[in-house]
Parts: sequence; C-alpha cells; structure tokens
Amino acid sequence: MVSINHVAEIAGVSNATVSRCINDPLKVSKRTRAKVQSAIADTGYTANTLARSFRRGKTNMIMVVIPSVGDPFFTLVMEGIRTAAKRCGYTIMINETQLSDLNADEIGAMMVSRQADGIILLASLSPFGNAMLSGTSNRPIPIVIGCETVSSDLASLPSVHIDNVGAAKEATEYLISQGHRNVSFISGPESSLLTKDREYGYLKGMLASKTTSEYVQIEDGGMSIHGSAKATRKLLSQRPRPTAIFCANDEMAMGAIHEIKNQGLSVPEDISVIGFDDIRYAEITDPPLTTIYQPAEEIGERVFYRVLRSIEDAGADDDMAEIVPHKLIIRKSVKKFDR
Amino acid sequence: MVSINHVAEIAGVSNATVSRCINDPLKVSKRTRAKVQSAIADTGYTANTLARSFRRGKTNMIMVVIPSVGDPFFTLVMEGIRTAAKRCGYTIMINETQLSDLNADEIGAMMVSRQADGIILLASLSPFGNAMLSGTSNRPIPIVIGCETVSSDLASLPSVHIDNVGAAKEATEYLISQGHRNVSFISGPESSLLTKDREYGYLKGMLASKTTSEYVQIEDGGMSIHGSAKATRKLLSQRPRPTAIFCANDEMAMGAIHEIKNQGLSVPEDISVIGFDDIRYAEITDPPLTTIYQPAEEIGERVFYRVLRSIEDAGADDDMAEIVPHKLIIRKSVKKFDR
DNA sequence: GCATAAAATGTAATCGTTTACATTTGCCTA
DNA sequence: TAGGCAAATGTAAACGATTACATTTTATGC
Repeated sequence: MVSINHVAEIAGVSNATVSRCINDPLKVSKRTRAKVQSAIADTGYTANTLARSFRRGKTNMIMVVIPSVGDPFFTLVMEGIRTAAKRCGYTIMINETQLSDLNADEIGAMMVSRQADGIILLASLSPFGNAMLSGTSNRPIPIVIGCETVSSDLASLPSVHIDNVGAAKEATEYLISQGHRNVSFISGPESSLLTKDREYGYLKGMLASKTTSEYVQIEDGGMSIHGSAKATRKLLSQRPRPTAIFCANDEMAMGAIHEIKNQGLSVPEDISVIGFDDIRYAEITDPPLTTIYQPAEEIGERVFYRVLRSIEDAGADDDMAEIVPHKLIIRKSVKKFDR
Repeated sequence: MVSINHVAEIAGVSNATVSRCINDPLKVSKRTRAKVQSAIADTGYTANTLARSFRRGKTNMIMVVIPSVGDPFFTLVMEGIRTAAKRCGYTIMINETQLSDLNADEIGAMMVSRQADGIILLASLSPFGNAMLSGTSNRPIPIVIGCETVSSDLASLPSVHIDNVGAAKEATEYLISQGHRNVSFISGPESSLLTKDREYGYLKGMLASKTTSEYVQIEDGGMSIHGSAKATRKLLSQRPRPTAIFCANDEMAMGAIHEIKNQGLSVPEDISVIGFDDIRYAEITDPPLTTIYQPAEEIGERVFYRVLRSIEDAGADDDMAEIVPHKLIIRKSVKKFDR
C-alpha cells in the first residue's frame, strides 16, 4: 500500500509537508499544496487509519454494545446516537454481545484495547465485578450506560434512562384504575436488571392496596416471543385467571397477545395487555398496544454527549444517572374491567 | 498507560521477550515466563491493540455493514456471522449505514482505512461506481455481499444469497394457483436492488399467463410499515381491487395487514397477503403470515467464510454468487379465491 | 539592498508492537 | 573440558503517521 512517504517522494517534498497538507492545509503554500494534492491523486493514497489513531492516541470511534441487533427498540436509540455522532465527527461501531456473553472480561478487554475512545453500553451488567469499572479514575476510556440501570452493588456508572420503576408502577396503576385486580406480570430473565426494575414497579403498584396485593403473579418471559407465549399459557391456566397482563417489553406483549388469541380468548375483551417501550410494531398489533413510551432517540443523543464530554474532558467524569421522561401511551389493548 | 517496555523493565528482560511471552509462550523459558507474567499482573498491562494491529498489518476484525439495526431479518444473519467469527477468532463490528448514506465514498474510505480485514455488505449498492470495487485485484481488503444482489453495471462482487427472482416468482405462482388473478406487489425503493429482484420475480410470475398479465400493479412501500400501509391504501382504492397483495418483505406485509383491517376488510377472507423473509414476527401476525423463508443464519455463516477465505488467501478471490435455497412457508394469510 | 520577522519546509524522534538477526546461555557428547 | 548445537534472550529496525524543533525561504519595511 502507498504510504505518506511515497507521496512525499512523488511530490518532491518531505512527509511532514504531506501530513500538514492533509491535516492543516493552510500551513502549506498554495504551490506545494497543489503538488501534494496531485501526488495524492496519482498514487491513490489514503491515510492508514490504524497508524494515525495509534500515533494520535485517538480513534474518533465510539463503540456501542447492544445485546441484540434486531431488537426494534435499539433502532431508535441508535438513531439518536448516530445523529449526534455524525454532528461531532465520530464514527459509531456496534458490538453485538448476547446478554449471556456479557461479562467483565470482555468489556474490560474492550475498554483497554484503545480501539474506541468511549463505550456506550445498552446492555445489562449484572454479573459484573471488574475493578476496571468500579472507580471513576481507573477507567481507561469513558463508559456510559443507556436505558439500563446498573447493578447496585457496584460503584455506579454514568447513565441515561427513564425511571423504570416509576413507569412500571404507573402502568400497573393504570390497569388498576381500569378496574383490574388480577394483574400478572411477565418479566425478563434474572440477568436483565432493567426488567427487574420494571418488576419492582409492578410490585409497588400492586402492593399499594390490599385488594390487589393478594394477586401478585410473575412469570419469566425470557425477553422473547416464545418465552412470553409460554409464560402466558401458564398464567392463563391458573385460577383465578388474570384479567390483565403487564409485559416488561412490547415484544413479549406481542407474544402474550398471540397466545391469548390462540387460546380462543380475545384482547382486550377477555384479557387486557400492556407493554413497555413503544416499539414501531406497538401501533400495528391487533389490537394496537397500550404501552410505555421511552424517548429512545433522546436517550441516544444524551448518552452520546455524555460520553463525548468525558472523552474531551477527563475531569468531567461524573457518575450521575440522568433521568428522561416516559409516557403512558393508551391504545386499545386495555379495557375497563367491571364485574 | 503501561506499555510492553514498562513490563520488560519490571521483569528485568527485554521487550522482545515480553512480546514472545504473550504471543508464543513456548519460546521462552519457564522461569522467565513466570517473571514476565507476574510483571504483567503487577502492572495491569494489556496490549495496545492499535499498535499491534498497525505493526502486524492485521486487525482480526470484520466489519458488517447493515442498513438498519433493528431490522429483524438481520438478527439471524448476524447470528450466523457471529458464530462463525467466534470460531475463527475474529471480532465482528457492525456499521449501521442508512440506505441513503451508502455511497461509494464511504465504502471506499472504509475499505482502505485498514480498520478491518474484510467487509461484509448486507446492504444495497446501487448508486455505486467506485473503481475500488470494480476490479478483483485492486480491492484493498476483501468484500462479500450477503442477501443483496449487486448492480449489474458493475463487475460483480462475490456474494451469498437466495434466488430472489425465483423465490418471488414462486410466491406469485402460489397465489395464482390459489385462484388469485388480481395480485398486487408492494415493492421497496428504487435503491434497493434486492426488492427490485423480487419485483422482477413477481412480474415474471404475472406475465406468464394472459389471465394475470393484465393485472400488474406495483406500489412502493418504502421498506417501512407506514410506507406499506400507505401503498396498501392506494391499492385498495383501485378497481378492480386486488384479491391478494405480495409484499417485498415481512415488515411491509405487517403494514399491509394492519391497513387492510383498518379498512374494515379481513385477511385472508377478503384479501390474501404474502410476505418475504420469514422474520420472527411472521408466525405471530394475525393471521400468521405466509412467506418465503431464507436460511438467514446459513447465509451469515457462508458469507463469513467467504470473506475469511479471501483474507487468508488473497489469490482465492472469486466473484461468484453463491445461491442458497429458500422455501415457501404456508401459514394462514392466503386463502383460495374462487368466484 | 539589508535586516528582520514571518511563513514554509525539512529533520528526526516518537507512539507500542513485532520480528529478523545477532548474541548469549545451557546442555550434551566426545 | 572443549566443541558444537539448540534454546533462550537481546538488539534494533521496522510499521505509517504526527509533531516539536531546526532550518530555509519569502515577505516587509526602511
């Protein structure tokens, strides 16, 4: 491959001049600039990013860790991140890390690999005890959590997310306000802290009054359509049967609706369903899904700027959680229950 | 940050020995190895990946370009890629590049940036004329196309995909075999070659007989739920009304079903719908969606190995298209039409 | 035309690894 | 114990860019 020295030779100048020509054109005279530019064109030279990043000690890349490409919720968060990154001259790389794979070692390795200037974590962090992340000062590169909360037994990391507990409580209270007493919850796996928060919000809502607190029922829907369908089957077989099911995310709500219909029941006439996230499919499920909206794009932008600030000013490293507002979106999957 | 020289000093050996200790431990004596390892542990040293990749001229990274994180179809392709990559010691980085952004410059820059050893393109390549890709020999790093076909006015690139034309023709013929004559097609935007192939397959199926060839109707659904809903609205307003709608992908089929129901019609009683891709939502739409299955995971694996082969043996660079089998999955969104 | 400052360019060190080659050490055999 | 060979280690040059510093060229004012 053609290097900067090669170009310098062709143009009859030193490599330093070529470098300046590329990075700070005003520093070289018009004539030399022309010579160099034509040499670049002739040789088809392009800078070796690796060498450059290595020398500069900066990659201008931010890595986003997501548990699963194909989760519709992340599309919007990514949208926000990408918009902000583009504006600031950063490149975004996505690293898909299955929930199960996400452990201290991998993240640790990533952090010190210097392949990115910062990390955005849109994934869970439960089984996590690496010293790398515990102290503010010791982190090789900044890291910010989006959407998820962080394991409480660790020094907290900076994050941007909605009030998951509060939102889930609100959804539960809405169901209760519609006359539902037998409200079940379909949760995610133990490792997903975020669904645990939502589970906690559900519990708070249910335990507030004696009438509802006797019917607390939680099933693990495994964050998938099939897992949720299975959980729903189990819930429907129990007596007294739930009159409403609150799912920790919309995808599981879709699975629940499917299963309810499969059993010959209907939504919301027989069973009300409520989801979480407001993904793009929520408005086209049948019936359209009542759910909690998260300002996903805003979360993406904020989380990016948060990382950026830490990169540009290492001292600015804070560990605050930034809470953004959520909103209950009422569609047609919940019906007043009166008996 | 602590470098290899620092470690060498602590351990009382040369940096070369430390390097060998890391990359080829058997080359150093047991005693020195112990010394070095404890020095590494003491200092918390980790290799600077940038420096290493730079020196080695190899990153062990493959970049996957996808048009949109959140497209459920890519989840499975990625699954295949990831499995294969893990097995071979490669890291996968995803670069989300909106369809509209994907142009010669960006890809070109990416290719020569040496930040990856190879590129997998799961995106369209229509407005593409960069010399970088035209010749087999000139490509700085290997590139393989997955799922998509490639613009024909270019030297073709190696690729792995199903026979999109044939599959679409098959779907169309299936509808016709069920008695449908008025079959409409909801396509993607001009820039998506893959949907153009499917459109062509639809045309081939329709034009085969006089009875059907008079009712050829194509609307652009923009690859989105809303675009497809809009296209459906338009199709339904025309007379004679279609009795079946074939959508270029499942997501658009979901939009179509939603809109048909919105209009007070039902699927498949009034209108039959057929999709393409068999994403995970296809079996839980109401009614479950008849669609074309693509072996997405297999495509992912194959496309990875294809890139790998080109990386390891630059001579092995071929430009063949590798065709994998598809399958029509019959569910409940198509009904026999008899009048 | 000369002194001087400013602008343009060149020189060479540097970033952290790897690795070809040179050197030292250790071991075995005669 | 010397000689020879293999194993272990060290030395130093790369990789391709950037950049502090030194040097040369150009412009300016008198």
